[in-house]
Amino acid sequence: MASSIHDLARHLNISIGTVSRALNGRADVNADTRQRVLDAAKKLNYSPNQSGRSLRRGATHSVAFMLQPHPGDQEYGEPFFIPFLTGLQAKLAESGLDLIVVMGAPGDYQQERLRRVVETRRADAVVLAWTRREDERIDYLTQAGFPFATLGRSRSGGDSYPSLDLDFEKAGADAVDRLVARGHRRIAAIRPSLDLNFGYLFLAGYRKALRRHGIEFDPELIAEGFINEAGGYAVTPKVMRSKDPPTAIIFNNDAMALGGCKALAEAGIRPGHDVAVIVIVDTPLCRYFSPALTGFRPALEPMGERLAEMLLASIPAFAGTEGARIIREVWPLELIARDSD
Amino acid sequence: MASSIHDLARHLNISIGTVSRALNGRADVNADTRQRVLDAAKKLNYSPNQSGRSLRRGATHSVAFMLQPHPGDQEYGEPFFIPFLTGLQAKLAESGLDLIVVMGAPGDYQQERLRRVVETRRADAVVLAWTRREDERIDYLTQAGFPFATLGRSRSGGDSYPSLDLDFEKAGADAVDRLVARGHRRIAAIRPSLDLNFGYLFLAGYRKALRRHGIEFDPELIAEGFINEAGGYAVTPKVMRSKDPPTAIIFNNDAMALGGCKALAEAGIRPGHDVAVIVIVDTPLCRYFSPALTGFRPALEPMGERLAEMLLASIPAFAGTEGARIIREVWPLELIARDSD
DNA sequence: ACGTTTTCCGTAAACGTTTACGAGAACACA
DNA sequence: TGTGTTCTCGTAAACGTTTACGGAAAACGT
Repeated sequence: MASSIHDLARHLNISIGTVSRALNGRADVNADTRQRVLDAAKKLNYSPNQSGRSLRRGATHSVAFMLQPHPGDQEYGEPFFIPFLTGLQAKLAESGLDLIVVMGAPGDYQQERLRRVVETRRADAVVLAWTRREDERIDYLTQAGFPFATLGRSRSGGDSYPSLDLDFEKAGADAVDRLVARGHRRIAAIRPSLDLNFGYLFLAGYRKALRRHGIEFDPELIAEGFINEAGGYAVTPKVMRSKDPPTAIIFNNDAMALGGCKALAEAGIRPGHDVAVIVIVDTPLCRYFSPALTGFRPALEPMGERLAEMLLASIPAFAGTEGARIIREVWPLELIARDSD
Repeated sequence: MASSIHDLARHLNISIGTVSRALNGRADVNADTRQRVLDAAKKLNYSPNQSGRSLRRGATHSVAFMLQPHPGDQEYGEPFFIPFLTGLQAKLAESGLDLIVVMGAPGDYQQERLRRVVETRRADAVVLAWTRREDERIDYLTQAGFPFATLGRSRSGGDSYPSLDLDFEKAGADAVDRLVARGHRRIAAIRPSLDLNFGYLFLAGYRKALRRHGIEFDPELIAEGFINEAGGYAVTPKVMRSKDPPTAIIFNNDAMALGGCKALAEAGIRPGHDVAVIVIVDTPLCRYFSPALTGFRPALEPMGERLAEMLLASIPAFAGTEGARIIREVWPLELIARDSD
């Protein structure tokens, strides 16, 4: 079934070395024979065995993205990543790299899966998401000397790897500014664990802006939940039970906001009327909610493309003559004003 | 850096053959030496090179899932698949198989990517989703003799491959039954292209139930849109503009329903009050919407596990002594009654 | 003590590539 | 004609495994 380079060689009555050279575009092969090889390859439907090639070259020509059902997030998935992956895939393909997505089991935070990918050399590089403030995966990879890039920053690993993150700190501050400008003084924040770096950054921006406006930070207006609908649903009532309830709520992502709005509705509080709502990481979901949620929209597909470029530039084998460069970028979040605040 | 089987052998002063046999649990190796090999492997942090192993064995020990941003669905992703993949991954891992998710570019319906996976032998089997009524991917795979399984049925390929599907026909009929029992006679259906098999099945069930209740089928109450929020948003107004507007709407999935409800709200029509809403493929999104949407919930994670079993059973190399069996199953959809109908 | 079986291990080939090396042929130039 | 250069290709080794084969040593049975 599977035709190998030997079949091609036999068919053309030339050596496998020549076939390989012809296929790989090397200079030392006659233009005529090259053409014959190419024709035969098409005719016999030949394509190189990936294992054989990887083994010889010592590279798999593929990049792994570690996708993980977030802890506590058994039921709902991560639409967030799809456009990102689309961009990543497209850019990698331009360099002849395949993107493979490795599913982690829920809960183990990928350590085990990651080791497996690295140690069995299934990919030449990996891309991490859901970066934590202190991230053992990053420590592991830097220590192992394995190429990687991250979607999101971390304090781990120093500046030794490329990373692309969103400016959650500024978004948190901008959200507060906007709400204050609209007359709000009691502003709640619903966020995930501070381990997750974007939760940490968001809160930092929130507090900074509060301080700037001379508003005292009130721990009662902060609640921590799982970063999904159930999390938002569970913890939003907490901040509403404050002695001096908030008139506005900032949610750290769309799923939390949906769950939170549900809880509000059940308590007879109308989001957008009785309490203002802003979402930090907005997806199309927010747009189609009623009321349409004001939020900060990330440019996910361009981010995927950019991170691919950054990863490639950091790998000596790919960087070419210019040498490897570590690039780190923080992209702005664009505010989309809608009806909920 | 990477320690090979040769390093192990040299370190222990035995041959690589013995090391390999020890590692692979073959019988013809002394219990004592085996232990020494295992210890050394742990100490030297050895794990076999995947490319070398695949090359020799002629198998990659991995299964590919073809994930694709749906045509027209650039912005929003597919949360639907995450729990399914979790189950699939877990079950495959039990048999020592890796799951890799291959991203397709939007639009090309995967044909090209699929060829690539098959021809370069990157995986031993593939899993397909979004099955169409006539599915060229299935034709290609059966013709190539490549093992695969599908989430969803198709008319292509006969009974030559395992498939697991949901009973969309029954769900469509059940939805109609339920609405009729609640006094509705004008029931609209918002569905995707009939190419997509589940859209076809849904409509068949819908029509059958209508006939059973003696209600005439009205094409004005059917609308076709992209299977996402934008699709639902775009086409729902169409059915509402009917001369005799519907008092109930069945949406083919949650995303369409969200978009549809948005459109209704903007027209001053309250879902759950002014018009009843039922969703065929329900996700947690429906639960956290206001009003909470009545829908049919699939058991995604168990489905993933089951499809993995079915796939494994169909591959002679894995089926063991019992021989390969092709299993096809259709699972029921469980109605979750909530507030929208 | 001797033949037979069992246990254990080393040798070497094979999987499908890529590539360093060298050789023959053609060509150029004097 | 001789020498050097350029084209083109074949040979063979190497990547890291697994495994068929055979043989030495040990264990067993009489």
